Amino acid sequence: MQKDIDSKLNAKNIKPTAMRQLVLQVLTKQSTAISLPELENKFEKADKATLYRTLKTFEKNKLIHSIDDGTGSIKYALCKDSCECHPDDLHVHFLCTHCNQTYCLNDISVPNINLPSSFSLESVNMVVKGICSVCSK
Amino acid sequence: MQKDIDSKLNAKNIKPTAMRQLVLQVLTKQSTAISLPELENKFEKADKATLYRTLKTFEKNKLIHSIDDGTGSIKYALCKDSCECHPDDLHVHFLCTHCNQTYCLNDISVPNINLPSSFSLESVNMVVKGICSVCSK
DNA sequence: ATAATCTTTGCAACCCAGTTGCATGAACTT
DNA sequence: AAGTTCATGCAACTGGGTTGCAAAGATTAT
Repeated sequence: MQKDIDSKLNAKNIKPTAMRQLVLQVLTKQSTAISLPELENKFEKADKATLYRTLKTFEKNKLIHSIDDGTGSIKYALCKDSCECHPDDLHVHFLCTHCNQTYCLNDISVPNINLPSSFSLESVNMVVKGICSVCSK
Repeated sequence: MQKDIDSKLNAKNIKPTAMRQLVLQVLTKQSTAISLPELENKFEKADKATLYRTLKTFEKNKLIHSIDDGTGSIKYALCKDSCECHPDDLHVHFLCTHCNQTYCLNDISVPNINLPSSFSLESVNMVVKGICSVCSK
């Protein structure tokens, strides 16, 4: 368990400090993406700036990816092991307008778009809004 | 010209005040989407709150639609006359990472997504990032 | 082991887009 | 003309994100 955490960090060349272990633990437990303010609430006492920088480090090293779901706060979720965050790796995200949870639809990759000529593509953000399976019961 | 502005406002049941005429004029001239701070800069002296509420009114009455392109400020662009902002009306947006302009790709509608069972769809936000035709010259 | 260096953390302060309360002013109703 | 409704302008606040800086911890060289 703890070993898993450390090896994941090592695999992405991130020094396994106590803080980072804790944050990764939280992220691993999560089934949905989490925002910085939400992450803050998971800890009794934790510094926003430290958590912020931890997430940034994770993102830079492609351990997590960020999702702008339009709620006003950026959310983060673990990348798949193989993920390089290239356009080909991109999947669709789903925001439930009822519970405000954001899901990675890992199995649904972002469809191809034929851009007008002389527009070049770097990345795509695709967020579907609706009601999730939990809330639609 | 001025007649056009007023009839557009009337068509969407928006009382044509001086402020609203001015804002709609700016929006009409724009070929790309514009944010509240950007809109502010188009005027010598204008109140942020008033512009904010003007945009909200326009949006509520489906004269404009909002785009969250991930830059941190929401942008607004005119709707097509027939637009009802339903999922079927949705088009792809393009953010140029060089000039920071956001384009409505009106001709490119958002592709259909097959959501997992018991997920329901309300709307979709799809933003493609890359280099626009102006900047790629 | 000790000193020098680099990295991480914690606190505070700041930035900025968005938003709201409230009082004034304009337009419309009776 | 008085009363009502709606729009505007100012100020203040919120909240997420971000940065500066100094202390604490880890790493490397001496």
